[in-house]
Amino acid sequence: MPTPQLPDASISAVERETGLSKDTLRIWERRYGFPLPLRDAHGERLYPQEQVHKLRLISRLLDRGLRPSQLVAAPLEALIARASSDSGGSARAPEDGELLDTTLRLLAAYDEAGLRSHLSVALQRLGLQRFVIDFAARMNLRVGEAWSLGQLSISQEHLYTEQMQHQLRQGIGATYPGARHPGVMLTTLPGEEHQLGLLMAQACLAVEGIRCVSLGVQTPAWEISEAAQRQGVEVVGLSFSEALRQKVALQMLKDLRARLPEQIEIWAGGALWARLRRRLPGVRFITRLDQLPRVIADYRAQYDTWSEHTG
Amino acid sequence: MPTPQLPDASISAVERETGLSKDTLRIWERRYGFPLPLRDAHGERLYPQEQVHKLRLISRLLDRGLRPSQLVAAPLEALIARASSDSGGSARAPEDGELLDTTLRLLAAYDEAGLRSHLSVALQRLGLQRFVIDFAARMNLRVGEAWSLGQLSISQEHLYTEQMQHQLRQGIGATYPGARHPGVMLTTLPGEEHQLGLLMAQACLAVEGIRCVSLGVQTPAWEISEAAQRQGVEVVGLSFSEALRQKVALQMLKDLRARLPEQIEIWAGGALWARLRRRLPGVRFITRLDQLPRVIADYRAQYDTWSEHTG
DNA sequence: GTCAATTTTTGTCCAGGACAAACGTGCCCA
DNA sequence: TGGGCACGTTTGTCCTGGACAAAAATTGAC
Repeated sequence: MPTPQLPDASISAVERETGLSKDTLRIWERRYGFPLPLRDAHGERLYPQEQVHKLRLISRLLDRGLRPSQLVAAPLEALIARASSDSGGSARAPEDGELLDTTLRLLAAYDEAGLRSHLSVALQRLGLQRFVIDFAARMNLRVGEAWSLGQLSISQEHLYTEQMQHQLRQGIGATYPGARHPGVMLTTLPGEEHQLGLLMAQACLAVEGIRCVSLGVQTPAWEISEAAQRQGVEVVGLSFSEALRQKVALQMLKDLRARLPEQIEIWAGGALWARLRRRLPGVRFITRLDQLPRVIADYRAQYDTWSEHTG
Repeated sequence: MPTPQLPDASISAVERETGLSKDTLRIWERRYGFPLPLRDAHGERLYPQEQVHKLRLISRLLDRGLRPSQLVAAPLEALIARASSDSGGSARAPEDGELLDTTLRLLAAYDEAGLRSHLSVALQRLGLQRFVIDFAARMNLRVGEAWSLGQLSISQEHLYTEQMQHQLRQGIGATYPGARHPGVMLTTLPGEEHQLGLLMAQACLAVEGIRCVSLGVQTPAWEISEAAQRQGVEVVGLSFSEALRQKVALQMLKDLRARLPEQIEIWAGGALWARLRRRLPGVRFITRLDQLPRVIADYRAQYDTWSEHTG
């Protein structure tokens, strides 16, 4: 990969790129001797790209539940071995991946027009629900994988995101606005700027005929709480990508839970929660979109029972 | 509003909610004597909601360019006065704003369904070009104004953005992919996360029949450069909202200009440039979308002359 | 008025100490 | 086998207070 030479990064740049706090970076240096950044003329840390890269890798492995002591001091090769053994190890059959492969090929070739028409055809052929659950969800994984392997550049990933977003909105726009229960407000918490997960959820809700209000990304907790109450929704749906740290996300979820009235449920979606250990009272975790219909059915069963008794 | 009684917030919680870094919070306390949090049994800061609220207000005012020294030490009432007085001053004529007023009214009422249908009707009636130039552009201003006057909440602004984005994408999706010159690649630079300007530009380009590739928001300069050359576009279009600092933006523009081959033009759009003094060689500034057709015509005239002589 | 130089303001960085919450381990008991 | 409890270890966040660079405001010269 002919990457142009990037300058060394400041500590706040590294914090932004890896999600590791400045404090953490400094204390690792003190305790484990890594990262060991250069210093500028003024004694401030300058992290070479090589170290940033390793930190990114470590950060990802941490999210899988590995301990820092085993990672931070380890040589790069050991980390790569771990990274690939752990996730790629789940030897998946190539499955019916023709749609996926074609998409990836168009993307690799920077073929924007081809991509647009390909996705559009896929949407028409599969219908919105299967487009989202069977295709888009898997495609996101493939693209993320290809990116982390260096097979796709950032701009290609952006191109993909943009086109996919376009198709999803086309699909959602074509559905008739629903009115069924539960009324859902969709958004993401501050720091989570990925729209795709949100749109995929919105599509799944739309095909269920649900009344669904999306606020887009990054709504502060107190705003979510106020808006949910004023709109009279029954569920607040939040999307989380793996870019966010689970710990941070949990903290924000707890905070939101404390602000919302009890009778409003929180549905927290995204692959981020796949490795979650603890539960959180009053929050429903949805790790895969294909679980959504089940969750909705559960809610409706409960709601119907409730309204039978009281209405 | 029956807000549940919230516990005092830790410093990291305040950082999350106000966007002010821990360092900033601590140094304000040292310098200005505010915020002055309680301490828990272990000496750690605990911010009462009242202080958090004031910090949020300060944070907003800072974004408008006010200085911390005048805000942090000031009493709450003075801040509130400032917040309301500062922006409302530019008493402008109401102009032919029926569409605008209705939109604002629906937004104020949190009427999502009404908003959706209203915008959709407006798009159908005006057509994509006039929808963007005559309506969306003005509406954005109105919404921003209403927000800064405290008439709209963040969540209402999000609701507006989301719905508008939806309509724009519907409109763009309905246009036939163009192939006319110049080929344009659209994106924003890192730090600029507003999509709406980008989509409005994309719509204007689409109705001109232009081949237009959007990479979405926040593409690093080196990626833009590489992608532009691989895609063979003739123009890189960038959108800038007023959220970005002009100085920072200019610096990034210069950097991008240095990376791009000379024959690829840069078109920099957005209200941010309205107060620009200096010019930047090789960069065309477009402060209002209605100038875009003219710029395109200029380019084509130039291009045609050029291709007559060489082709 | 415009531009450059200077002063003030302001946020980020640093070091190194402290500690609580999370985590792992070993043990007991059902 | 598995669930609960006590114990040591790991780990991230918080603390203080000093320093300084970048940004903004001010001054001064032309």
